[in-house]
Amino acid sequence: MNGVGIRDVARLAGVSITTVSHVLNDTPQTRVSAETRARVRAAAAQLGYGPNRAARALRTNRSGLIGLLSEEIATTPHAGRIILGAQDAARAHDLTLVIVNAERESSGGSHRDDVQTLIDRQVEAVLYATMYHREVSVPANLRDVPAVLIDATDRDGLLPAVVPDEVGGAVAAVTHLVEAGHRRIGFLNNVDDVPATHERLVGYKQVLHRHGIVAEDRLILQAPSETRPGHALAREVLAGDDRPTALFCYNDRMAMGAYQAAAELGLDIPRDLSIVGFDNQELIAANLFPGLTTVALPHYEMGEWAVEMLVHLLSGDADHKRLPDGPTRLHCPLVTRGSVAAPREPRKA
Amino acid sequence: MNGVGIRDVARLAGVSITTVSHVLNDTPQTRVSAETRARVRAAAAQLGYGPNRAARALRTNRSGLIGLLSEEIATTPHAGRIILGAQDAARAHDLTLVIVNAERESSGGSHRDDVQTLIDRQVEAVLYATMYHREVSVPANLRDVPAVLIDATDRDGLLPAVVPDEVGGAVAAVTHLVEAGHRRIGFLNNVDDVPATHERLVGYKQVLHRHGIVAEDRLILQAPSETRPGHALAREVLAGDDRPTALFCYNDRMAMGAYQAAAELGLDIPRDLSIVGFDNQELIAANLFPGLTTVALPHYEMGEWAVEMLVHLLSGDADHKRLPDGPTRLHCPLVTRGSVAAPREPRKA
DNA sequence: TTGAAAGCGCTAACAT
DNA sequence: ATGTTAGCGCTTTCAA
Repeated sequence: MNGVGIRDVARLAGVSITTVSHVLNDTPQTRVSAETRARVRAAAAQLGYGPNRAARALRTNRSGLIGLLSEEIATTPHAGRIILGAQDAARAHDLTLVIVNAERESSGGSHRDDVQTLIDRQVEAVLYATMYHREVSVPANLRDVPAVLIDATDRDGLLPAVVPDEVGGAVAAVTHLVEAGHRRIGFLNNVDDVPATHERLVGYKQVLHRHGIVAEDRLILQAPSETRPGHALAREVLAGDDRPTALFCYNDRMAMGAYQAAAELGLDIPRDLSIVGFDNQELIAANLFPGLTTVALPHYEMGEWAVEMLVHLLSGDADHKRLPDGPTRLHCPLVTRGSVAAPREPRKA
Repeated sequence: MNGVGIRDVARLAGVSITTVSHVLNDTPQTRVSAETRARVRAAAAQLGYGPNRAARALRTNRSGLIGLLSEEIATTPHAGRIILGAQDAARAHDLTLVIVNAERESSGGSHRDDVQTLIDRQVEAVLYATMYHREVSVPANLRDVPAVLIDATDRDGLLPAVVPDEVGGAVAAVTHLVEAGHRRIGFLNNVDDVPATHERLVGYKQVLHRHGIVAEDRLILQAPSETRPGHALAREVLAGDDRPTALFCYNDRMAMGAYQAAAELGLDIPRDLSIVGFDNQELIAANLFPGLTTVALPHYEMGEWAVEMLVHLLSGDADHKRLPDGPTRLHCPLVTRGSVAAPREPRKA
């Protein structure tokens, strides 16, 4: 592409190609005079030299590529943030990210071919990212390369993994509500048997307990995590006289349903009802009135973390298998918009 | 990675590495007996041989990489569909897609560095995709490699480009409304000076004209293409007595605002008011009640088209610069959900 | 402190 | 119809 090779630099600098290589790669254990280094650097810069990666890859047997296997990149903006984080981290290590989209697999036959595609493309390692936080059993050929899981945990617990701190996120959300003065806080939870369902509930209860509020079963409802069921649940929990003054929703879609329910019931958000969501789906959260206060998933950070872990693995320091015992949990920050206010009746109506 | 090289295959098949190369690459002008071919193929399969791409790249001076420079991959699901289309097409040609996320640039200094990143990574060609359909002036270094524009046109008109057929999409939307029996159809348009604003208006007028309906200025409103302004516009146009029975919205976010306005006005969708959006943002369109009938942008198809064009360019047939005069326009299909019905008063109230 | 030279795995021009 | 061989541009051992 460029035409200029290491030889051109060597010629211009008046040294051997070996020296150029040493200088440009900061090869350790090689003493080159400061003067020569400068000359080489200048020559390289002047010529706009960049290494031929194929040649380097061939010689070093390192492709400089890492693969990211991502489920359903197409339908979720979340995947985008993971990619972004991975991308940035990869670039910082002069690695190139190769992405492969995988269909969302229902059961076992999980992505063997997609992993193979990556391996065929000679990636040095692979990132395996799922669409939502869950436990997976990874394809067997993933054992052929260093691998890190993103937003997923390995059923066999062998691979390093990074996931959101669901409990912490829920704690942040509900604490925010409690600190605004709410004590009757409903929880519109998901029904799926996934970590988020269980852990967000744990966080919810933890906060209530910490503040001496008894968790009422009546206030904890479950339905599929979609807008419509969220709407139904909200109508239900908002029906009685002693309705909650705030709702913590499993995700932003359910919160969207709650908004609709509130509108139908003539309840003003946040004056009559405060709502906190989860996921921070911009398209929803920012387009609702008022803006939805919600908890953000650390997608960018997980992508970043995973690449760093991969680099670590690749560097060989991995011999000291310093893998933490369980998956690494990353903080889920609260994103404040306009859907939370003090309850109407500060202390009982 | 794999350990098995062309030599191993040659040895197992009892032929020279040349023959293996010829067979496996289907090198033209090379006569190899069917029997030998079979033997080589079998040996390769048996060993699970895959070519070392670095070696091949070094030798052929083709990296097998193509770059996709995408604006704001992170915040829009649209980018995901472009990637997917490009990905699939690339894979079909045994090409690997390298993606680079670019910040959304306001003015001139457009993405020079991002293009350079790709060039440094030795991509053979680059796809340049913008976040929404518009005219750009591409960075100068994009002239150094074959390039194709996605969802954008080149100010200088030199690069092949593929964009959505905005007029056609609007025609499909409004025709759908007219065929449902509507004659008073409002258009909540964008204000930005972008192709979509102008062309969707053209499509809207075209359909009205074709059906002998006079376009009333009163029914054509403009505002920023967000939920809130959409809401305001809808309130405005829905205020009078002879309000429109249907609304064509510039995008799904504005349509979302229109839904809210309808709810406030006690108008049932689609009984009292039909709505068609544009963009098919799943997160919005599928989560509204009723589901929003809207027009889909051909993101996947544009990504696909662009890679095919690139391959064509790369193949050298490009000498016959068979570039169509303007950008290629791809069809925007209507996606029917539940927001359109016949108007309440079939022929005047 | 610097340089000569081998060779990574493959393709393709040129034998045979 | 098949085989020999010369590099592609780089890193790295080894020698000077």
